[in-house]
Amino acid sequence: MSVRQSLLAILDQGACYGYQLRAEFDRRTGSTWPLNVGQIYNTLDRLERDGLVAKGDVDEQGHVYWRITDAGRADVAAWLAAPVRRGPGTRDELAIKLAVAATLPGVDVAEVIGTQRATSVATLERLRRARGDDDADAADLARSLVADSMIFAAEAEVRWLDHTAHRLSQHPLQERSLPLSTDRPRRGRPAAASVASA
Amino acid sequence: MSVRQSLLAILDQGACYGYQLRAEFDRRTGSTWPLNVGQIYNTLDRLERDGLVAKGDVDEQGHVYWRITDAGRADVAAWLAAPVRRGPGTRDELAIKLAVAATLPGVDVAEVIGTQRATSVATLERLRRARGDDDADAADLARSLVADSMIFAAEAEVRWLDHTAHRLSQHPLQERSLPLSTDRPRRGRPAAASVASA
DNA sequence: ACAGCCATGTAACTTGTTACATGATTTT
DNA sequence: AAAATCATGTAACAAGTTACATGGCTGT
Repeated sequence: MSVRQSLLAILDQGACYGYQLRAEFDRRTGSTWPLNVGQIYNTLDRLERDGLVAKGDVDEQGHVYWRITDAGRADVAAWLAAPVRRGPGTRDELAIKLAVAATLPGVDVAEVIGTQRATSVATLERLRRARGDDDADAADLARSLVADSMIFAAEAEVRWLDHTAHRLSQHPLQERSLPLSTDRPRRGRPAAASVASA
Repeated sequence: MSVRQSLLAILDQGACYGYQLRAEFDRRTGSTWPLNVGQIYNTLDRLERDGLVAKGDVDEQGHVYWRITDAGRADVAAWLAAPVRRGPGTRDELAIKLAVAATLPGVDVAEVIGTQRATSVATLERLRRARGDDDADAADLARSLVADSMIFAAEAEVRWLDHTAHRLSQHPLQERSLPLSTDRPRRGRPAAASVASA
């Protein structure tokens, strides 16, 4: 929803045409996440479908301007007022992967973590190099803001990897493996006491 | 891709039927992220379409077992060998939102950050309460592993919010606002020097 | 009998994303 | 003239997600 909501929020400042929206999004996010132009028009169509924007005037140069509707403005206000929820719906790819990998008997989890750690540290260093100094103008402020977000997240990732590696090293492999249930769920309600345990 | 890959990795341990796969996924991820049963069958169909799994035997009880293919095994191995990349493709909803909000003139960014911070701190506390002690059996180990991941991420989020609030407070609003370009991109290549700057 | 879980499946939908087609304009 | 950029759009697809339909089985 972030692209959709961002474009809508930008349109709240004034009518724009598609190509211009991409430039605005790029600038405001410090060109951190490249946005395919086609996605803009796609998203605009969907926003129009949902009644949040409307196709407006056409420039003498052929620019198709889109304007936000009242419903769209309300949507932007709600978006800004509501916090981003990191609830059950937000899955962390790395956490899932390691949790699953840790329960896979034949897998060397330490190696998986090691490889990941090396990559994450490299990413972190690249981010720190890429991030300029604190004194920045408005455009670079947005960029460094986003860069900081990724740096903080990468730091937490490395810390978690170390923490996890340490915890897993303290638990023997046998206890770690969760084999497929030998007594699998049966059709219908399960009996009060499972009998067929291997 | 995480659900898809996880199911495939579980199938690498042995044939399963759909409902069982959900139970396995739930257990291995500590029931952190609820998985709609329908999604299992959906994902299995797509994995079959891609030649990574095959519909196997049917139980005397009607259970439809799925088995992994050689291509599927290769896919799992590649998944485990390759680190999770947090590159340009991975968008952070919160970072995007704040970056955009910070460039919206009429918006009180401090308030947005404040609301977010309160929510994030509450989430963090809830996670810490929910997370049991370190001594846990195999099933709880997976749960606390994932819980730790979310705790570390939430901590980083709060730190970033504070960091960002501090940085933004040091920059006056005028410098922060990035108004829509008055000289908008024209059709064709732009002139060497823009003349029409407001 | 009925409620409730086990189990499979289908249909529809969301956002995100890419590849491609098309043409105008402008710089080189 | 050619290359590059500006600009709009379309078609297709991926992964995730949900709601629903349909039975079977079991405990009360």
